[in-house]
Amino acid sequence: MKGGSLILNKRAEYEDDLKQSGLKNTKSRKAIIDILIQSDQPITAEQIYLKLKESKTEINLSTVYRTLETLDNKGLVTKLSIMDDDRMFFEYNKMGHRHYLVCINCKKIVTIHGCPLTSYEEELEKETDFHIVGHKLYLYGYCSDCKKK
Amino acid sequence: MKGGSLILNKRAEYEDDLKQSGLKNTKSRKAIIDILIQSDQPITAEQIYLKLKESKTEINLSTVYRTLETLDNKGLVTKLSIMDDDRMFFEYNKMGHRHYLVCINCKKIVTIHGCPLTSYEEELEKETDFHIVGHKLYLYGYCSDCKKK
DNA sequence: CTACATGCAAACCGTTTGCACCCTA
DNA sequence: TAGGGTGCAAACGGTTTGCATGTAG
Repeated sequence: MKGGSLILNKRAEYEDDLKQSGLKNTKSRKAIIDILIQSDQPITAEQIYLKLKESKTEINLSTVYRTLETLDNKGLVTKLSIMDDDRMFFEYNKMGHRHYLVCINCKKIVTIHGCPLTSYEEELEKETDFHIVGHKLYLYGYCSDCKKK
Repeated sequence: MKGGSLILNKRAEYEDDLKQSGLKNTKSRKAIIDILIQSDQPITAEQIYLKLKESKTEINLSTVYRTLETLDNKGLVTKLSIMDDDRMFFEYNKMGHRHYLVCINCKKIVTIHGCPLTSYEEELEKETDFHIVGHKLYLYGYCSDCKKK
């Protein structure tokens, strides 16, 4: 399956997701989810806003924030604080469980598929008596370009 | 070794740390580091400010922020975004490498000692050609009290 | 038609900064 | 006593909110 048809496929899916979450299927929401799906890494509200502007779909920044918050509440989107500053990043959940490797120097974010923590979570549930429902893992370092310098 | 003497011990250590980082050994800095060391979990600048106030050591909030930033830059403190909102948490690094288990309901933060990721980091370095220098892992779930409800 | 969505501008709030004064080394 | 540290108040910037208007179902 090629990239293009994967995205078409995803679009059909998320119109369903919106419906099932009781959300109206508006132009803004579709445009914002499109951007999230096409992005290979988590992005900020402002980045989404700018990408929309580029593609001649001007949507107010507050609408972007409100949409992301709504989708987060419905579980369709996750809000992340990858850089440990006050900029929040967002990712579309349908893309599967992912972790990130962040270059400290150039801020590049590389997506890691596959998760080393499944059995660890089980162990920890026994130890702590928590019911664990998820985790976030960020790894930091220098990418191949930056480590040369 | 009892808790009290551990803390006394740590204090001697961190007066050294300050000196070695070229930082002046001021009342504010000592008070702030004391709070960090005594806390069994990462805390916010405002929590530090309030604890200081309680113990009759009023230190301006900007000074708290400035001190934390200075200590972060010197590598004595780490800044974390555990809750994925715009409140930053801080921890004292001398306490060793730690991970956190956060209760989604009551916001309790449990410290986890021991790290399941050492060999994983090595694998990943080969795969990605990054030089990995650290990671952050947060696990989320419901604590034993909250999962009953 | 009506409840939810959006645009706009103002408010919010955690954090940072400029400047005058203070204190450690 | 010089240069870093602190208090105070104002600025900053990402995010949220109130309100009037628009639109999907």
